[in-house]
Amino acid sequence: MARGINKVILVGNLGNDPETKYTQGGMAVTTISLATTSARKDKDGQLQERTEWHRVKFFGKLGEIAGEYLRKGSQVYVEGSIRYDKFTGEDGVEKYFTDIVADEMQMLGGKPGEGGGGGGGAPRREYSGGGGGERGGRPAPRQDGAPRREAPAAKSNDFGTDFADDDIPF
Amino acid sequence: MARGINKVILVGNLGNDPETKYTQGGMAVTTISLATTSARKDKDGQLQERTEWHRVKFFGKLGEIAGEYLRKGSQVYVEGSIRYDKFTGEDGVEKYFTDIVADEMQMLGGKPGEGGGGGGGAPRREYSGGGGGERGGRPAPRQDGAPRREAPAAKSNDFGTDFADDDIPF
Amino acid sequence: MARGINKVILVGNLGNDPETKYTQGGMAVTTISLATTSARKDKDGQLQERTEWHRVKFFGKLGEIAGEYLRKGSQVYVEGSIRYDKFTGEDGVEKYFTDIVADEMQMLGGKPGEGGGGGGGAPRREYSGGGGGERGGRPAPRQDGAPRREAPAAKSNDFGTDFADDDIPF
Amino acid sequence: MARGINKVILVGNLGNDPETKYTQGGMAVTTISLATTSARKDKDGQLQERTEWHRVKFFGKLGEIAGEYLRKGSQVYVEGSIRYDKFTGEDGVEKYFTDIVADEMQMLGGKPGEGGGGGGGAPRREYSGGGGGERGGRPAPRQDGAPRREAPAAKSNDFGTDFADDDIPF
DNA sequence: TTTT
DNA sequence: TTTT
Repeated sequence: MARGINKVILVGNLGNDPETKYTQGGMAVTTISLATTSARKDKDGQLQERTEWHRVKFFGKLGEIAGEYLRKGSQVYVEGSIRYDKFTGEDGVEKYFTDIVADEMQMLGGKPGEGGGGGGGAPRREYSGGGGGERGGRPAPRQDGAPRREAPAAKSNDFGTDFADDDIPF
Repeated sequence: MARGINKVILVGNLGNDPETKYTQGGMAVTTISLATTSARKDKDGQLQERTEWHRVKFFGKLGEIAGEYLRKGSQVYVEGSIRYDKFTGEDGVEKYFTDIVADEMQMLGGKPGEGGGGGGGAPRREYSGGGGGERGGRPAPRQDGAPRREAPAAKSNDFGTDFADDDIPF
Repeated sequence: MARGINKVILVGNLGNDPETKYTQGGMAVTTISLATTSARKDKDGQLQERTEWHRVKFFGKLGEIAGEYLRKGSQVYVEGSIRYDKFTGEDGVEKYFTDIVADEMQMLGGKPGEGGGGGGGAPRREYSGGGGGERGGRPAPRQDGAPRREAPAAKSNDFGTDFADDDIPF
Repeated sequence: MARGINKVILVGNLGNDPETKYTQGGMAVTTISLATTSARKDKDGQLQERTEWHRVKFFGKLGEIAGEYLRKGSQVYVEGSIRYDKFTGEDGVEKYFTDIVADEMQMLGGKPGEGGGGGGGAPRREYSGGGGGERGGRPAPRQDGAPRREAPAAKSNDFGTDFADDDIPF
């Protein structure tokens, strides 16, 4: 059966708002771009920073939660596994993709009761967002342009249904 | 400074013998291909296996140890981080690579009384390795074509020297 | 809901055969004692080894698998979380226990061609285990006193039923 | 040498301000109490929350950073290992302690440039803290009662010097 | 108590 | 390409 461990743990910030698509079977597939920055000394003793941008995918219920609560700039803990995919484009050129398939997610920062209190108050962050999607008749949770007060945590155990559909990353 | 966590934990088996190269600065860079297999039920309830092949790189002293003790088929624990690289080939086409940069390694299996014997056969790789000591009277790792009995463990804190040199993955 | 991450990853060897009990509700609870040894240099530059003995608990189906396949000396990967418990003994003295509650397990080692052989030897534990099937014609895990050839991997998502019963660690 | 993996990853909030002591050799030893809360459904399908309080210790430079930047309520990522200790009290009773020995720490929340504006500004959280120590002539970093704007990250590779001294947990 |  |  299973053989081996393939585990990834990330803490980082989203570079953009999440993108949620739905498979034909109706399963949510949310993709985020997550930055982690590390610092090392190079050979000259200079501190070099390097940022990795991870493409993280959330499926099913976890995909819905991620799409609903995460935003550009959000700090998030993600646990999952690495998946390497190869596709041959119409031009015959092979393309390689590396995804982190999340099976646990937890928003960071923002203890409940904190930062928001009553209602209004200034948002702790601005979200000019660039997306503009916030204007329309979107699902409530992100309508106010502010992160949810309660940082949700979620696990995913419901992979598998029509997995094939969401296997195409472009 | 550093911001975020980028951590990978793998347990898998090598698909091939490790490959060790040396930078101009003399640092060992060992690359292995590590398989992790997972099983999920697909939409028909059928058990589907899927194997990921991770390209894992060990630098410095850890690279020497990995090159010396690991072999095709070895089971190993690896801890490290993900690194995404992009290179433009001579044909102008961009190529993407994903590496796991190891900073801890531990060989698995190899209970006492096990493993040895049988095997024999020619060693699959030479290890002139700069040292040359392999020919002399000291223990000659992997000279016998069998996995070492002693599973070594090692950490890496010595990145950085001429990092640029080993940054080219082809 | 959940808030925070409490994750433990262990690779170690069992100091003894596992012990399996059953709750009133019939859920298997298997406990193992798992050794991990680390080495550090002390202030005199001497290499000091130190072994931690982790008490790891497996519940439900995972408990059955762990009880069936693990043995004294087995090397195993365990993923889980830390749980601290306090009990007041009959003498009024408070006792503290720390458990690792496993939610994933994978046996390590056991390359093909390895392990088997020798055979013989008395089994070190009986597994009347409620099933009874071990005596019949089906594969009888651990009956031969040798570690199973197939290293199983298992996840646990079925906590919770009569959790209270197995909460007493003595 | 080393054999096995003993790794703990925690994300949680401090229940109190950190406590920093110094060994005879001058090494900082900072202890925090870190809460992680998980939720499971019990046998009646009711959501049960459970909080674990981890005693996390930071040594050396990491101990100084932790003592300086962490505060009651801070959210933090900690990576380390479990250490079990046993002491016999003057009354002859054995006492058991479980510590998480940190070797990496990263403050969460609070992106730089965020929440704080220029210098002063209102703290995002109140820290009545109970300690009162904030009033006195304390080291600068925590003098203002507000968390540092830049969440520091730090690793520890400098264990070992007079380790014996800090081995007494009371 | 394991393992190397 | 490994392993079970």
